[in-house]
Amino acid sequence: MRYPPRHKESTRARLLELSGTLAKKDGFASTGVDALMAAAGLTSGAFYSHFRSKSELLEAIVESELGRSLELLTGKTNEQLVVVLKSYLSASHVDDPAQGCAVTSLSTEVARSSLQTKQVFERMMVAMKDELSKHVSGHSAAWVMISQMVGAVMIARAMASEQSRNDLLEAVMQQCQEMIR
Amino acid sequence: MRYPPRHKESTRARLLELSGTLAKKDGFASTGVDALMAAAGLTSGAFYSHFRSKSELLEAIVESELGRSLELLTGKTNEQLVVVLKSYLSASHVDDPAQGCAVTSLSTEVARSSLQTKQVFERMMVAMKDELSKHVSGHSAAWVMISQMVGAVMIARAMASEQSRNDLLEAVMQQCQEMIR
DNA sequence: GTCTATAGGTAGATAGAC
DNA sequence: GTCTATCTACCTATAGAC
Repeated sequence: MRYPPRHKESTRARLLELSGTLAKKDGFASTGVDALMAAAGLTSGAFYSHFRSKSELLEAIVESELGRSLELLTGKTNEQLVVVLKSYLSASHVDDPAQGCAVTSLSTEVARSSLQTKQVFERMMVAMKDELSKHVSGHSAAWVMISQMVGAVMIARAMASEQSRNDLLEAVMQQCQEMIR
Repeated sequence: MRYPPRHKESTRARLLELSGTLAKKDGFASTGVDALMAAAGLTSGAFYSHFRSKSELLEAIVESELGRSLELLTGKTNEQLVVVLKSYLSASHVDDPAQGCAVTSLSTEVARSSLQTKQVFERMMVAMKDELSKHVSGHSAAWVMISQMVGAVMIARAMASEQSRNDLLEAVMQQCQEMIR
C-alpha cells in the first residue's frame, strides 16, 4: 500500500466534516463535488473512492451531523439543558449556520432525498425526542419542543431585522423554559 | 403591439404560479430557468423580459406564495382557524409540498438570499403572527405557534415512517388547540 | 413578448495512469 | 488513494431577429 492504513478513514472523516460545514452554509445542492474536494486539498476524481454518489454523501452527513447534535442533548440536568437551548436559540446560532444544527439547515433537502437518508434522519430525530422527553412532560411535549426550536431558528434566519428575530427567539425560549419546569 | 395588452402580466402571473410550485417541490436552487420556461410552454430567453434575474424571481415567489398563505389565516373565527391548522398539520400537506406552504419549503433558501427577499419574507411572517395573535394569548404565543407548525411539517417531511410522522403531527396539533382555547 | 442561438461556467460521474 | 482528462448535461444570462 502506498498510503498508511488509516489514511482512507481519516480522509473520509475530513470530507464529512468539511462537506457538512459547506452544506449547512450554502445548501447541499449547491455544494459541488469539485468545490468540496478542492477545499479538502484533493481533486474530484478521488471523491468516488469514498462515496458511491453525492446522495450517499448526504446520508453520511446526516448521520454524522445529527449524531453530534444528539450528543449535545444527552445526559444533561434540567439546568444544563436550558443552557443548551439558550445557545440554540441565540443570535450567534442564527448567524452561523455552518457551525450549527443540521436539522435546521438540511431538513428540506433531506425531505427530497432517498428513503435511506430519511430513515437515518428519523432514527436521529426520534433519539433526540427520547432524550428531551426526560426533561418535559412526555413524548408529545418533546416533539413540540423540537418542532418549535427548529422552526424558530429557520424562520429567524430568513427574516431581515434584528427586532423581529429577537422577538421570535425570545418568545420560543420562554416557552421552552416553561415546558421544562 | 403584437400581443394583447394584458398578455405580459398574465404570463408573469403564470410564471409565478408555476415557479412557486416547482421551487416548493424541488427547491429553488434546483429549479432551472430552462425547465421553468419549458414547463410554461416558452423558451428561456423570454424569462428575462419578466424578471431581471433568478434571485428577483425568488423575491417575487416569496411575495406571491406567502401572500396567499396569509390570506388563509385572515378573518377566521377560532373554529375556522382550527380547521386551517388541522389541514396544515395533515398527512396530505406533508406529502404534497408543491401545493403547500412556502415557508416550510423555501425558508432555508430565503435565509441564503438577498436582503430584499428577506425583508419581504419578514413582512409576511410578521403579518401572519399579527393575525394569529388574535386567537392566542399575545404576540409571543403567536410566534411560538408559527414556529412549531413550520418546524413540525419540515421535520415530518424528512422522516421516513408514517408512525413517527403522525406522532409528531398529532403532538403539535394538540398543543395548538390548547393554545387557542 | 417571444424566438433562436450562443456565450461561459459548472454540475455529477467515469476511465485509466501512477 | 489520488491524479488528470474527459463526457454529457445543465446552469444563468445576453444578443439580435421577428
